[in-house]
Amino acid sequence: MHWADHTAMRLTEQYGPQVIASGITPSGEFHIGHLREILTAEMIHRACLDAKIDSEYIFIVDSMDPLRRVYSFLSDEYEKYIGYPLVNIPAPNPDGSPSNEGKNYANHFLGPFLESLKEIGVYPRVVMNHKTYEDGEFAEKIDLAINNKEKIHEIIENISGRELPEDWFPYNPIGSDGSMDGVRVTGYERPYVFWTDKHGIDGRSDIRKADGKMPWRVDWAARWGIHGITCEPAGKDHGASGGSFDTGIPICKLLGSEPPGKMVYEWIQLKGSGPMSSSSGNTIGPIEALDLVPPEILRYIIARTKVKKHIDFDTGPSLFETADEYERLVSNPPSGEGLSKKKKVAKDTILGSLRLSQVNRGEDPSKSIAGVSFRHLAMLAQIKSRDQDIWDSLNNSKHIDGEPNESLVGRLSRMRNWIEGVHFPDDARIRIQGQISEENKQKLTEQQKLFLSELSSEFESCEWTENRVNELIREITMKIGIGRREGYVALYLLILGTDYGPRIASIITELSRKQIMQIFSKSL
RNA sequence: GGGUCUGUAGCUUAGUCAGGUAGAGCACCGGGCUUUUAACCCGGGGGUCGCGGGUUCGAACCCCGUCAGACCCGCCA
Repeated sequence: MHWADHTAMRLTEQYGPQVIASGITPSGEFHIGHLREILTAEMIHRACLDAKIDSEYIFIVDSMDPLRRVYSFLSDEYEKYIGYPLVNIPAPNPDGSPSNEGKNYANHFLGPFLESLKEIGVYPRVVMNHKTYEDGEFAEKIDLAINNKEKIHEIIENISGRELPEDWFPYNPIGSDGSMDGVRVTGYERPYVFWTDKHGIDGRSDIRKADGKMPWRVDWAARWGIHGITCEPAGKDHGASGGSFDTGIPICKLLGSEPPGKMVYEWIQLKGSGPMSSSSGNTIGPIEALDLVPPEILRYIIARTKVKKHIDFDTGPSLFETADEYERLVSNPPSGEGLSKKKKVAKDTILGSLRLSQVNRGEDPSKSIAGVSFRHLAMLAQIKSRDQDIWDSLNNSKHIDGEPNESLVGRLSRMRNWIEGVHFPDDARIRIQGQISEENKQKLTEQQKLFLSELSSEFESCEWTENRVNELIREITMKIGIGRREGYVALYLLILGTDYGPRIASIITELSRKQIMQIFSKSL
């Protein structure tokens, strides 16, 4: 059974209607690591719906979280905003300076991310956490937390093993300058928390408004209750023993609600360069990824991997493999009756992955495939600059019949982006040689050289079409009595510098006659 | 130091929660395809399931130990 279906099944044994949640702090550029948070939750949500269980998927944006430090992509001017809720900070300009155009920091990073979520078929109910404070929905929990301050203090110290300061308080008010840093609580009288800030100014915060927020570990536990969350997969950072999940569970109960079960997912890493982090700049954004990878493949990468396994995200060679695997599985899905228990499990898991990889829930996966492998398309895209030539070629090779489908058109345009960019794998790149290398020239037999020179003289005036070129290759190899294979090898050595390659006639005719003649004349 | 996860064919991995003689893809090798030599079809070799113990009639799977890697324990998905 697929992990999402399995989780859905477990959830229904425990709760009624489901509220599946994700939560992310918009402190910087979103990256595909965040996509795992989102998709893990969203796939469980879909699995619930598919099992005819009431379910809602919410995406909680931690817009009330304070700016912790001046990240590398921010200018020094942000120093003054440290401790401010992200929603109250101006968005950065491209040069990192704060903008005056009225957009806030949280929305600045959130907007593009929500756009890419649409592209992968994720439509959450977005909850801005500052709104929840503003609307007074936290008030009851804040009151309870303050009245149980000692108990919460104890829970956090016991479970996390870290020591909290003597004057720790489960509510951080915003001071007179807008920052939550250095604000000392001096008293509480519902609904007001009284404080003195770092400038020595006194004030009060209304717990029914966004005048402050609870610290992370308490905030998280409280919101589980407020939104009735039944499942919120957490990154392994929160999942560590003594981490915020472990303290959240008893705190949530203390605040009068039933916590969700613990579920922890592994991180996505960039192949070879470790974990992703918005602040270190080691990221691939969802937009960048969607520029190269079709959305269903991106979903498939997450869907096929067990939640507790880390994913090496790689835009290089393994992307071919994953994409072709997807293509193959969709066009030839596992089937069969009377399988052994294990085979049946494997079959159901794969079918689940394919089902959950669809951009539109419930859509037939066969609509999402292009009918041609990534590898083949990569080859065609490199040797043919006109899309129509590619469709013709694919018709010819019987990959498609007639016009390309929407999926294929999208694949080709992404493929072209990929080829032009830095992520395209070297060994898939076709490089036209200016002339044959000395080393490769040594490899040619006398007959192969004869073949090339005869071909060269025919090329001077022949019809410049794939068919004609192919015919010539056939005719000349026959004429001088060498195997066709040998003829092809000679051409590959000459034009690509390797002894194998894609259909050479396409490459030859894609290049101009002049270019080809130059290679020949320089090499022979 | 404390903790979590991972370790199965050259590579990516399924199977571990409910124990019943290791399954797939890629790559590789061989064959076929008389316009596809990065296409397509067929076939093949390849694994002491990290290591050592234990429980069991039987262990990749359960238990104990051990090694290696990744990560968490201020913030981070």
